[in-house]
Amino acid sequence: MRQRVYSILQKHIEHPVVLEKPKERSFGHYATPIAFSLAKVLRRNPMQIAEEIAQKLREEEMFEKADALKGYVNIKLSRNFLNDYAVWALKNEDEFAKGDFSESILLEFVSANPTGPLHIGHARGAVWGDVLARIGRRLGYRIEREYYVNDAGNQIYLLGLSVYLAARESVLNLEAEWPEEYYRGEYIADLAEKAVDALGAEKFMDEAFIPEISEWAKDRMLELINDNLHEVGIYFDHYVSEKALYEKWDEVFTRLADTGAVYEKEGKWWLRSTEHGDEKDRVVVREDGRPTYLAGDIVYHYLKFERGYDRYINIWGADHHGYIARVKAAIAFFGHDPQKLEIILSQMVSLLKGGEPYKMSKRAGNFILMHDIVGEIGADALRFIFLTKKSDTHLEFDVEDLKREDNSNPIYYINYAHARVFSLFEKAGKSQESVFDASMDALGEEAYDMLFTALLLPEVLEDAFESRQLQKVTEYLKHLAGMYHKFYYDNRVIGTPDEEALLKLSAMVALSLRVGLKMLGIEAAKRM
RNA sequence: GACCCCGUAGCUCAGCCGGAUAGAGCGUCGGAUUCCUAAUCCGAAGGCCGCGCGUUCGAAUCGCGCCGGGGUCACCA
Repeated sequence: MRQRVYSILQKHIEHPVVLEKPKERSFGHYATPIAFSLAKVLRRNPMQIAEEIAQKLREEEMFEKADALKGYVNIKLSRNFLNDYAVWALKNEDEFAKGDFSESILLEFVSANPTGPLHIGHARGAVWGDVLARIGRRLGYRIEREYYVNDAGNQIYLLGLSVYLAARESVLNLEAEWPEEYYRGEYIADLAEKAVDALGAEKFMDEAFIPEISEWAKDRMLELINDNLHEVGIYFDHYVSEKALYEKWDEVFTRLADTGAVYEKEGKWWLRSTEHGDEKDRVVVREDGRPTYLAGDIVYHYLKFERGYDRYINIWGADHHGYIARVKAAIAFFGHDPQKLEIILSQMVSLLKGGEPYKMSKRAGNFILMHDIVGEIGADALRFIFLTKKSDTHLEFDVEDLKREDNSNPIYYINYAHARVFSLFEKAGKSQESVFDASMDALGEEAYDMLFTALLLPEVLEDAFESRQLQKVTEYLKHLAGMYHKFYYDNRVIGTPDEEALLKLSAMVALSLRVGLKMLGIEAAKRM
């Protein structure tokens, strides 16, 4: 809708137009302050300019009204237009809110180390990435989801060591000398038990077997992580192993050396990342010849760009923000455009339970497990809460609030509105299809206002995706559900002369709620 | 010290590519049910938009400087 209004305005005004929401809906559906900026250029009174523009717009069929008010031009869409659009949407649910974007995007998210189950912080990035992908795909973007598996390095060894020691101590009753750093938590004990069964007790007699145990444990952890993700409906298209990337390291390193991107100092190899805006150069190869973690990321991003996507999006924990500059620097050294890589940061999550800080269980290794929270509030509520705020701001929420069954729980509130529509159709004994062509001419302003709001979904999704502000979708759904609840309270539907028209309107609202929720990975309730 | 995020109603937060009277939910107080789900709705109270300066017709929004809170500053991943 917005697009069409925009192009009509553009036709009449040879100037970039800003299109916005009017302060009050009674003013119209769209508004533009264009007269103010034109006034400057033309050195004329904005009120007059606004009036002239409004006059031209009045001739457009798509508009019912175009008024100049205090310099603003307010536009109201015609009922015919709204009705036609709604009928089309109702008959083409799968097409509604689709876009014609076609950029290919590689979206990397979660990428948690396979050394333990996912915790609540991971969950935020996971949900965020998943929903970004869902919306993007609806809009036409070709998005693939990728998980970068950090299966190399010290933390994997530590995982194996932890399992090795736990097995010795608790399963085999042998002595175990615990180092300062190791993984703890119930899952390690579980792993230890299973490891003895799977690998045989003899593997726990000699530290030389730890790498083998590590490898085995890492695979189990990846399974566990995937179970955690599947529980909330998140699936990946690709998994990329860090370990496998190091096979390409020599080749990539040679390339870097050839372009002068790295230099040797103090026996180590450094990336000249300061040349591309980093605050200092970074070590990529240690004195003993082992590449650093950054080396893996360099290879990874080198290969990513070789794969030829139009855009790359990474969702990282906010604690990685210092990492952005060096990775982008590496990309620049390969002659690629670092702008094609976009990093979305996912900030910390704090949990409350009944107003008190959520107790971290020792059992879980002093983390709040995603699995536990899903068990407590369900996948839908978990998804929803993460989507009510920008990803790069701290989020605090109380799990008790999300367990309540009233309007303090937004997911409940929205589902209830959706279910009410289905209940109406059931009570009326009619199918939704049977009212699609009913006339809505007799309906009043409020009804058309709600119809318009329901039809905003496509532009809400587009705006949310483009600005990477997914909370716009949850805000919208809450708003639309609220409108419907009020409408439902104010209007008797069944048995009135306008029954079919009101049912049709309800069906349209339900459609937007349903498609909107679907974009969030939530299935709308038809009955409650 | 540097960098990132945040500071808006008692609480949790929207609004922030400058625009019309600053919003929502919770909480508090008051009200609505002979009728399709009261799992809902309506109303009230509650605001130096952290502070200051600047930019301009216009600043919660942009810039600079403070103050306060959180995070990060690895040759760990």
